[in-house]
Amino acid sequence: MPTGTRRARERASTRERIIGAALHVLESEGASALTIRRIAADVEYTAPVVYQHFANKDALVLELVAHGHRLMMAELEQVAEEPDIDRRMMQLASEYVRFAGEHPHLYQVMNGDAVDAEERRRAAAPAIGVLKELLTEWSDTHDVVLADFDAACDIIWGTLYGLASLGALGNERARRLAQEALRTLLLGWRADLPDNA
Amino acid sequence: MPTGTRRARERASTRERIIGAALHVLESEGASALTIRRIAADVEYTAPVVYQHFANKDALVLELVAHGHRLMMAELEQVAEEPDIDRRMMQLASEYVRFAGEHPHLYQVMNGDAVDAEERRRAAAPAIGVLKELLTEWSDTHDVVLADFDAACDIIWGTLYGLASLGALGNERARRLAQEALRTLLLGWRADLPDNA
DNA sequence: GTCGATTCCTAACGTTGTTAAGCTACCTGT
DNA sequence: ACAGGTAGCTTAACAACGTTAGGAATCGAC
Repeated sequence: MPTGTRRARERASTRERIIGAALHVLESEGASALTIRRIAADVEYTAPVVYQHFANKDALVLELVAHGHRLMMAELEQVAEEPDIDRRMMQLASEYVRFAGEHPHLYQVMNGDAVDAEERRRAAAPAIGVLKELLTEWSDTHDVVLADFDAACDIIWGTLYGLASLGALGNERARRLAQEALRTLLLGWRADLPDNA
Repeated sequence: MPTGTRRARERASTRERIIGAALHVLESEGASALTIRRIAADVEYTAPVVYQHFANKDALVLELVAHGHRLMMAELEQVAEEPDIDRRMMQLASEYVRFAGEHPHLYQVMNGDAVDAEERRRAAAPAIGVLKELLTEWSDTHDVVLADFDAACDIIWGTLYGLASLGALGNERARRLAQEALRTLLLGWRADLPDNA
């Protein structure tokens, strides 16, 4: 049945077009403009068609969140080109905040309360993985043994998130702050070799 | 005209009751339950009455945000009892995160996108002021000259915000992480006396 | 060619924020 | 004490939202 596969292709295609339209609306006009009817209109359909591809709006938004994380991952992995681990750390901070600044609405949805905390953490897992690799290499390189590796990861992740979210201070400044924060944290951990509670 | 003042008193009273009801709904059932009709019903009125006291829902929410910040300020100022500045810093981190954990919905609204970034920063100004005082005293005590005081403040503030928002990790853990993060940041700045870009 | 399934649209429901119109009671001036 | 204006409150409604039901049309298979 060759036609069966074509229908399936078309179905998948409109599904992708819906996601693409939603992404475009979100990035260009913000979350308040992201309505089912608006998305449907942008792909030249009516609202109910969207529900043939997604159970509800949250499911569609979840797809946008996943897309956003893939996008961020791609940018974060770019830092692998830098050979120096310390500079790579600084670039990670910079790129993370840059992403938040260049995709403010998408970033907001990725970290907002539209999706619950657990699924958000699952979506962010790959990006956190990148951080974990870097931090492992960093501690190896500098012969630093973190008292609690996961805690250090979460602290860095939380710090980057916090500073990126304080977007009101402007993206360039936020980038500098994130770098300074990460630099200081790492410096603190290096100076902390003796004891620790 | 004694009655005029009574009417004014009644007006102010119902205004406060509306805020109180809104706060109760928000804290007990979350932002999605915070509807005008629901608030009005809780003070035994109908929806349009709310609009005689607030221009729109955002204005009412803004009042809740202000209330939340006053509440947080009150808890943050409690740390003044601790004489040791380092311990006071740790308590600040702990109390900040505790507040976020004890008033999750209120905290969310205080830092969410319901109110724009500038007004949010204005509302948070007093709390940031507390941090500034503490950081000033800390740097004086330890003879540390921060290369950029405001940057250090924003970094701490952003870090606390980020870790408090990662509430998925449980409040006690988030508190420990916030303390560890702040401790490490301060340690890093102390170890950073020489040069700095 | 006919039957069945898929696809799409129109229409509608319930809920949201918000506004307009009207009723009722009180407050005030004479 | 009574008439008149005003303040407070309600009902009704609007537009827009997410979401669902039902029917029309189109397409594929025998």
